[in-house]
Amino acid sequence: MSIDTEISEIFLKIANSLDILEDNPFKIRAYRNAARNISELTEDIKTIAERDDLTKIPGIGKDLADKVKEYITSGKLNYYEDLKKEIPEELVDLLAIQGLGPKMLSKLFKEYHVTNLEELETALNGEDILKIHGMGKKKIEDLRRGIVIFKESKQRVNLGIALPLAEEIIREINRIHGTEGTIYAGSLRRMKETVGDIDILTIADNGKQVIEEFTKMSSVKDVLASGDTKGSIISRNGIQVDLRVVGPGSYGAALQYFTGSQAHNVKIRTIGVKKGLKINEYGLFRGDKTIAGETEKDVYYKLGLPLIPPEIREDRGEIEAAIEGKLPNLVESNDIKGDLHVHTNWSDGTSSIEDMARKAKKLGYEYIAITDHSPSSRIANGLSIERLYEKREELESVRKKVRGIQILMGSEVDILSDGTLDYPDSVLKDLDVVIASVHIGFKMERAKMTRRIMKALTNPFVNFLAHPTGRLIGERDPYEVDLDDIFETAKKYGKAVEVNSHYLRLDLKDINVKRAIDKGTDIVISTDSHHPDHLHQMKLGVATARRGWAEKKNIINTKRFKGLSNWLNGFSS
DNA sequence: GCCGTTTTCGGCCCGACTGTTTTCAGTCG
Repeated sequence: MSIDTEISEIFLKIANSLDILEDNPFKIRAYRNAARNISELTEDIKTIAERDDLTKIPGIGKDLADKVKEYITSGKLNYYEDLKKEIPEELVDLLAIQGLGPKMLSKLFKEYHVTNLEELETALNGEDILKIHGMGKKKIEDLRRGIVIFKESKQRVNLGIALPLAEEIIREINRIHGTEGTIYAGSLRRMKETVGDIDILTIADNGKQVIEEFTKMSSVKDVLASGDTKGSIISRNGIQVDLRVVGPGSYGAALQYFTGSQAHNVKIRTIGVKKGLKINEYGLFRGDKTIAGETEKDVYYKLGLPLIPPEIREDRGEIEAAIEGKLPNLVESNDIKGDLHVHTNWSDGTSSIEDMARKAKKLGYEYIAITDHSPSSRIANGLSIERLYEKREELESVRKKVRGIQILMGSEVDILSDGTLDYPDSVLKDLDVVIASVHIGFKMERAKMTRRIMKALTNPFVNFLAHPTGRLIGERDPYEVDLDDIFETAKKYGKAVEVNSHYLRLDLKDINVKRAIDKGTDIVISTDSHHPDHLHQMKLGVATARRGWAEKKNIINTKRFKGLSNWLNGFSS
């Protein structure tokens, strides 16, 4: 775990502990804010501390800066060590149980000496638990159900899984009489790499009835709440889905509100308050008078702001940029002119060169690069030099059959442990596109891994670095590497770094995209497809790039073929 | 505990749903 993550998690635990101790709510929020801002830093926190710039991080004042310094130098935080003596860590973790908040947990701790999950379950089975103010039979049942979900440790769901599921549920909701404009909101609309639940918004004037039918849909396993405007269910695949029903006049305000993020909305509301306006999910109001609500654009506009794209509503400077008229003009899916990272049945893909090329053409692309693995990737059936040249022959015959799209001969070449590449330069020079990537030797120490990749980037035939950190979301941590050095080397030698669109990778991730762009490093968004249907995943990569504030000009494969060709050959265009 | 074209002190976003409430507190997003 990186030190940023460690500090961020400790601040969160402090916030939760203080919550149970019923400390000042704004102090608690300060800790949560600081935790979030630290987890989203695009620069190493140690470097920031060395420059004595910690208080320049939003939400970090003198006190928290001192705490960060203490943790960096000593590896622990005395304040938190003391807090743990007062409130057991295991107890604080129980806040993740649905329906169990700080107030009730505090009572259970003080009056029933509950300090962990086992003791909580015992207490719930006891007779006198009902004596606690606010505890009834229904509440006990709710908590038991919450514990079951907690034990299944409800994982966050990958974007690539949640998105098609949300689309399916939306189709189901659209079949309910009287609904229109059904759309997903929340972190899904912001295209976060993982989502905790699925938020859906629909327009209807018979809210109660719509919610009732929603809770009876075939995909529902469990109903958590069902009211006049809001319903909440657990779907059969274990994902929580919340539906909100609003009238047409409130659609924009509700969409803005339910899209979040929470931090973004808090700041937006503060702007409203300063202008004497009130903003909630029903609209923007001056006194009793409605000023906006029908469209999201209007809500922002009446606050004196341009429409801010959902993907960057994370309170990472987008509101300040909007005020100054400096919002980025984010790259769009339509800007993408081709896919530069695609596998076929020559290595570990499932389809032929022709199938992949035809699908790419159907998507309207100008070019596609066929980039199978190199020999070291044995499991992936990497191509020997002989097979590489055989493949080239097939590719050339496909070029004659499939017209109207440029089919580029490429390879995803392994970076070996010493930083050399898996084919000799004499072979690399014959390829149109050379991708360098790490598939073996993940456990290398940071400095060595950084040197290894930097060396590969100095090879004159390499065009870009694929999945630069090697992470698999929820499965494998990124390898240790100094990304700033990688980005600087890439820029110096005219190479790009990839945003890999595979839903498990999304690598680079959003904040690292921003980091690369801030350094002026070019980016390629590609799919790493192993089947024609995977080419559609480009939208996930584009969304990730958008979350990293990427503009069309930052993305190499928004170039037309001629421009791309110049870039591949080392000419600036 | 942070922060300042209201402020170095006094603010700090807003509403729905639920259960145990008899007028509301707790939880959630």
